[in-house]
Amino acid sequence: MNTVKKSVSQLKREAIIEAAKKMFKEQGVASTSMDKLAEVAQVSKRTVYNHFATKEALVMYLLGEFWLEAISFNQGVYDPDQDLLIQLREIILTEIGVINSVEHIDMARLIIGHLFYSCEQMSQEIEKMKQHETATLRWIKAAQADGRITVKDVQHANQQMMHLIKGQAFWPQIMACDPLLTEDEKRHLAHETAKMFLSRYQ
Amino acid sequence: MNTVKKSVSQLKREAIIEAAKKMFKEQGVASTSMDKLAEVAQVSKRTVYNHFATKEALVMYLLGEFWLEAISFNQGVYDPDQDLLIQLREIILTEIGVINSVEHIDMARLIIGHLFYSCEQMSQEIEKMKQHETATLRWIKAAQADGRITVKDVQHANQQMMHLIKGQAFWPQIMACDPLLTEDEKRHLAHETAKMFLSRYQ
DNA sequence: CAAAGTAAACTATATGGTGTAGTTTATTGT
DNA sequence: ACAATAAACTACACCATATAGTTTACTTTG
Repeated sequence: MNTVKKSVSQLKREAIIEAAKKMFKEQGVASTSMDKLAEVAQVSKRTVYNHFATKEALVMYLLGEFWLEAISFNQGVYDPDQDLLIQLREIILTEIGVINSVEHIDMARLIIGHLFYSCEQMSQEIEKMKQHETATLRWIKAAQADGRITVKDVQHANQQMMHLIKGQAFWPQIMACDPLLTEDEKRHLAHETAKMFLSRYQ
Repeated sequence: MNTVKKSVSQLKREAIIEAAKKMFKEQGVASTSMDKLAEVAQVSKRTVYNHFATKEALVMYLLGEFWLEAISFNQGVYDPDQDLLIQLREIILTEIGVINSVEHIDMARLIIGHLFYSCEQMSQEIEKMKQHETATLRWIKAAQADGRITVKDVQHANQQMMHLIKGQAFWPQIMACDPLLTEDEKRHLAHETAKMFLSRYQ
């Protein structure tokens, strides 16, 4: 019933947003003209400008949208009684699930494509992203506090882990448009990463 | 003497190339107009077009240029009599030297900025780059053949190492315009990476 | 003098954004 | 149930600006 009730205006707006997501992702913001956008959304150009004052406003709206979709806090808790490999593997797998999701990759591509030459803003966005790589960090700290792993620089160790993950589950998708990982690939990556990490720090 | 003798035409050409390198790197190809380029190079626009038929031709020339500069094959040889950590660290350090050089980062930024939305071409360029990550691979194979490390999937292990390196010596410079690593940072990264690798596979 | 450079105007096209006049849709008072 | 009204949509012309590339008429230089 909620789906039927949408006003025309609401529908148009959604069409615009969908079209923008699609075009911006595929061709980038700069090479997507507002005319083309309106055409894809099957909406008059004027309507686009009725909903979003400028192109930049549309882009900014999308950035906000994507953040909401992409950022799911994952809570992985350290368990002193369970095998380290098993629980780390699980935590990593969840992290991969976030990083390697359509939403996250789409958002990252939008941001990178749009801000590639604006180092300042890009750095900020990257900071934002990094603040969500916190589940693994907490786990490392907990395991460290429990004395089951020995890490000198906790931040650095966490970064190493993230690099191992992103090298396979993020950068190839961002740069070469590689397909998302299959569940098997995710599990394998989680396993290998956990093993490497523990080999070093356990 | 070589520096004095250059013809005016040659000088102009170089000025154009320098300006293009600079502008393309800083603002990207798309946002650098040929007018602006000529202005920066302190050369008339027509002269630019005398040397390069189109903007794309200029870009392509630069891509070639950068490849020549950036690609130095590094030969690191496995030594059966030396400590593994010491020699691996050395090889990694050389690899970092290549990846984290101005030339390599500049080239990568040019390519990525220009081809970000052309997945096909981008993939090709990435392939090219990867074919030069061969020194570490050779070393791993040799050490493996010598029985001093135990790696099931050699390619994958090499990738893991590269991810650890690039996570710190490539992506931050590409994306957030972080400064190049200092010699100390390079050594530290090489050490940490080698340690992690050997912890896992020795 | 011939090759190369220069400034400046010019062409053709694309694009972000606006203005207008007319049409559709939803709401509301009777 | 229905006409009136406001809001939103459409088509389309229009403006200002930008940009790749060309042409021209003139100058510099080896």
